[in-house]
Amino acid sequence: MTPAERPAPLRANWPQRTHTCGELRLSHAAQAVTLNGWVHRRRDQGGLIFIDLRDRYGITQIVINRDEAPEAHEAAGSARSEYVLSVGGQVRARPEGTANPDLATGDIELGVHTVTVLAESKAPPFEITAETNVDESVRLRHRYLDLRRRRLRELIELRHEIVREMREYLWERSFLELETPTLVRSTPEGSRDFVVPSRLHPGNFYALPQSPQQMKQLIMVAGMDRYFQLARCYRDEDLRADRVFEHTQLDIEMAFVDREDILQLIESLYLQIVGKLSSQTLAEVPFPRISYAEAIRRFGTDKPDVRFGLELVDVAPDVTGRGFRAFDDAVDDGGQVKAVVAPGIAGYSRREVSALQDIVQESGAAGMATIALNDDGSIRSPLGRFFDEDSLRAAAQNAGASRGDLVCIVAGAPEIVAEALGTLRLHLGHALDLIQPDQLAFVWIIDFPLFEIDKESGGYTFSHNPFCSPADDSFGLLYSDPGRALSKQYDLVGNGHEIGGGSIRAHRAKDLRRIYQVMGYSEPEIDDSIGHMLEAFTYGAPPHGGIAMGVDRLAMILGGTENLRDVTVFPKNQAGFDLTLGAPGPLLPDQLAELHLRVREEQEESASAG
RNA sequence: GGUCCCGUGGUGCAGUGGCCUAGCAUAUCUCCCUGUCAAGGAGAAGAUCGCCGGUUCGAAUCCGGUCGGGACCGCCA
Repeated sequence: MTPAERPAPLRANWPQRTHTCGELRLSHAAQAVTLNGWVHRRRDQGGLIFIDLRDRYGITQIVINRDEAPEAHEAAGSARSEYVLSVGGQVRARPEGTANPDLATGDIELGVHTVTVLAESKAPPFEITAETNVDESVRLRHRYLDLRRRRLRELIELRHEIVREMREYLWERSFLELETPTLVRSTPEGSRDFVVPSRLHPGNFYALPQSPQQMKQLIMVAGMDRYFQLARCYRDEDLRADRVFEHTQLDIEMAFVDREDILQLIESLYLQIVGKLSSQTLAEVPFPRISYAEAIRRFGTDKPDVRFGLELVDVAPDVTGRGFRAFDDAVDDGGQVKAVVAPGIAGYSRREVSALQDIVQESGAAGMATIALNDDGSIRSPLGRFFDEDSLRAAAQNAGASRGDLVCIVAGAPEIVAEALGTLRLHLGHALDLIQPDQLAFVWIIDFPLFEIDKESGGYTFSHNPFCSPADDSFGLLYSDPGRALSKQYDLVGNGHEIGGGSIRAHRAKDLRRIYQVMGYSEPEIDDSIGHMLEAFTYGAPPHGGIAMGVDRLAMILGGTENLRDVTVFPKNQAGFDLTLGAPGPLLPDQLAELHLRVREEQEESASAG
């Protein structure tokens, strides 16, 4: 393009900013500047109007004096909260004694001579300036206003910084940032897919990916030995505070690596992110590594919150063989009797103890026995009928209890004991304020079982994903005793949230095929399900593995919030509605026809019953 | 699919059978005010108590249903 053809530069017909509302300091004094921003607060003193002008970067106080700038004063007098203004004036030091130490720009103010109203604003439905809680549905409906608030803006900015660190870290290490399709094929395993009807292929559907799992492995087969992607992943399952339809994961895959390489890579990235972006204290570095079996044994869960103790202890030796059926039967049936020692609540009332019992019963336990070691040294326990006081005291002390503590005992099948006491432990950790809020406790969980028993079919199913490699000494077990095989899966857990997980893959077609055989797939079923992967693996697949790290959850933990929606720009509510844009919505009949779809009216159950 | 909690001016709360002609704070509007910064002062407007039905002489309040929101279980990473 020659200069003659080049269009004239666009120029706004209003005064554009020369600085942001967060950057002016004493060193700018006497400079003529223009600021653009929103009216955060206005203090009208008659002849003198103060406006706190806000943008993303901060707040600057501007001053309009009727004697010095009558036109600007009139414009400022009509401005209201959230009006968008352009103001021109001179930076000056604030008069002696009027500096505001709470503002980064508090040493200066802008003496304004021109005020241009760029946009008016209705009174907002909630106060942008207030910290008070507003109903979340109101905030979601006006998300763009909520995002103007400092707390939310800072969380979103934190998320941006996290992503920036991830990208730069991986770019520096020769990773290729690649995009994979968002319209893929549905697979029946795992979560429910979001599904997109095909216009060109009647009766056929795309699925939105739950993760780019197979594609990133094929990228390894393609020889691009270091890949990452900030991948949107979709799962059509019911929502929770820490679970949403669409989440972002840092998806990584590497060739010619083993477990240690991945763990080191991620741990060093996360140390860097926490060091730069968080004021929280890391509980332990390097991150502890706990085997799956140990996590279940000590915490009752494979995503333990290790910011507090209250570990599970085996009390079976002390409480069985005394004729108390609930305990004896549990052990005879291959179960366990374990306890959690709750500090300082021996004096809990019957009602308070009953609330704890409800918790373990909701987790499937038959009941919960207690031994209270009272402050005066006496014992209170419903087990008194079966045990003398000395053996109860011995059992409690062996469990680690001292005066004032309440020993909570659950008996049953190992999974039920783990689930019940794990839940109880977590509840007590919160209820008894045992968690330091500014602590970050990361822990690697390793040595997962390769298979777990499928609750419905009773057969084996994969515990992580079917491409996970057996541990080095577990390949033989694929043929002799698959239930005991360990895998090369690893999870990273932060403050009790699973924030990432991955594995070294089974890269030889023979091993992958065997894994599917163990899960009960016939040869045709194997070919139908993963034939394309098996074929790819016949053309020289390198040893490879990877990991997927939850970006939303990391932002949530580093930002100190319990709600995933707080770190999402436009989140959906618990029912999956987007209150800002009003999704989902119906399609026009023409659109449906084009997609070869017909909507079936849901039948009234009461009308059709009987 | 299920359990629990919430729904009162724009927003946040109080009010648990008659004292409510619904109270408070804040926001909003008008006026005053030249050093404020959660500005201050004076005044005003704003709510059929989510909706429908029932009990009662009388319902914001009790009961049933329904809608909306949240937390959790199932499910799921």
